[in-house]
Amino acid sequence: MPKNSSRDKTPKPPEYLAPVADYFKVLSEISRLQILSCLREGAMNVSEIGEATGLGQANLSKHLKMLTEAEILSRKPQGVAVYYEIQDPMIFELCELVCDRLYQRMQQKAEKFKRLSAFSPSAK
Amino acid sequence: MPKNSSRDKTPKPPEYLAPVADYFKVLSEISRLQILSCLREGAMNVSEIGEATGLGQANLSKHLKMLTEAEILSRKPQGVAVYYEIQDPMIFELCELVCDRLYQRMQQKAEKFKRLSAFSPSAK
DNA sequence: TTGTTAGAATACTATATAGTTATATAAACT
DNA sequence: AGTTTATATAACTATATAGTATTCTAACAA
Repeated sequence: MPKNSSRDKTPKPPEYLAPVADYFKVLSEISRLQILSCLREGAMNVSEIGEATGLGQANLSKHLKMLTEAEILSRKPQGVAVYYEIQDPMIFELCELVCDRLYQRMQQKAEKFKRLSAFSPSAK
Repeated sequence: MPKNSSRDKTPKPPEYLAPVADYFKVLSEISRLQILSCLREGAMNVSEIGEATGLGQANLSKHLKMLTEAEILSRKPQGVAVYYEIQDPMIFELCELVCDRLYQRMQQKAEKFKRLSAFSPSAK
């Protein structure tokens, strides 16, 4: 019997949280979001992604590796070029949830400002 | 008229991606996920969260500030203590989406291993 | 007032990582 | 074979940040 049975605060072994944190970490950089944003429209090779995003070649290559290892992108060599494409569209669900919420908040703040601003047109 | 009208690659001004990246960044650390995990069951004060997570006081305080500024937690001082609670439960949607997907992947890999392993019990 | 306690803020260290430069690999073509 | 082109890798720098030790502030009690 486990010793902390009296009042289990569920000490939450954080190891189980690490994969989740790592996943969010992949999505937490502008450059990688740029790449994903590009690839929404379909597969692109590295040069094309580089042009579209303005990222340096080596830097881009590293980001693509990260995204591929996170199984967000898939890697398809075609001759001398390498095409990348979205492997798991769930990321767009995540991004949309966040975007929508951020938008809602901004709107709420605008509303509040309008209602409370000292120089507002006094809700005529 | 914008100059790049001929073939608009939508150069994606990355400024619009920054708030999204920042939001994911808040969720990309184990300690902060631990805190959120604790608070699923309801409001707690800082000392309680500290006990439950094992995080140091100053460190915890910083994380709580980040989570509050991201409008994920709300802060309620009560006398000398300060209670924090989930303000935006959307984070749990996000975490669940990610968790479920990671679980699916692990299962798929296990399946694949079972089918392809050289020493498998040959699907008797 | 003084003391105590809870939490926040500051200063610092150590680590991780984004970006860059330079080099390596590997495919296609001469 | 050698040459060019596309991508990857290695080495390095600079910045960001998690964690910690310390100090500060504010609420309550004696």
